[in-house]
Amino acid sequence: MTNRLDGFAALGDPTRRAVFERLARRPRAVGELAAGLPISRPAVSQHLKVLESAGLVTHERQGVRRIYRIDPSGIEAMRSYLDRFWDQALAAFKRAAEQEPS
Amino acid sequence: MTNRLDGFAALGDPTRRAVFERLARRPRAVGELAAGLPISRPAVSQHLKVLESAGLVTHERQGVRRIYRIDPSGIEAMRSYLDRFWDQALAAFKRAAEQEPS
DNA sequence: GCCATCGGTAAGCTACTGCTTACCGTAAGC
DNA sequence: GCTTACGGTAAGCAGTAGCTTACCGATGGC
Repeated sequence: MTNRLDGFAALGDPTRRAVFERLARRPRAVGELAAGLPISRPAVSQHLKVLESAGLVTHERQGVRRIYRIDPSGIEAMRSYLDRFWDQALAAFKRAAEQEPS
Repeated sequence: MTNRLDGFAALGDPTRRAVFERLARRPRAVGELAAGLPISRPAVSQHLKVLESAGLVTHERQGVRRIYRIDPSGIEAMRSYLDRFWDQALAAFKRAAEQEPS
């Protein structure tokens, strides 16, 4: 787990977003994920590593398998980051709109 | 403006996040932004282009200057994307925790 | 114990990203 | 009209990201 904001870079990649969204539907093993995606299993492994270090997924051993699932903590970090700017953005935008009835 | 989810890739870069956060404090011209950052003005221009196409900032001409400011619409798109998974993530996590009192 | 399955890691290649310098168009002051 | 300030775009370069194939360790069934 590195920086909490690495979630943005992690979800910036479309393939990684696809992995993330599939895990959101239900937890899966690595091979199962790879079977439903147009990339190789090692590629999926690498994506999972990035997602995990961003706190977006976790895994749990189940025999010889690794079951990956969504981790709320990374999502929460990104949500609160965006919320921090949300109010400022709205206020600043409103202010600008009023200044220019144009 | 391309995909609404490009905001993740846009904010994935630390420099771009710095630009974004500075604009959140107050709207600025390009040169002013560049003066406060360790990169050249063209680099800032390129980052602004990415941020703008992700719907995260807008600009407005003011004489020969371009004043850039935060745009709520891109932020909103990212927020709603994350919110879509937030409840599922919490529910799935809770379910998993109950299944394994370990 | 052996073998098969699962999945993480290494090595290597291509493509893209972020940066720089150089250049050019445009608005405003005199 | 000239000149100056501002900033977007082009070209080019180094570093990184994402993918592949090949390999290896580890778990579980027989």
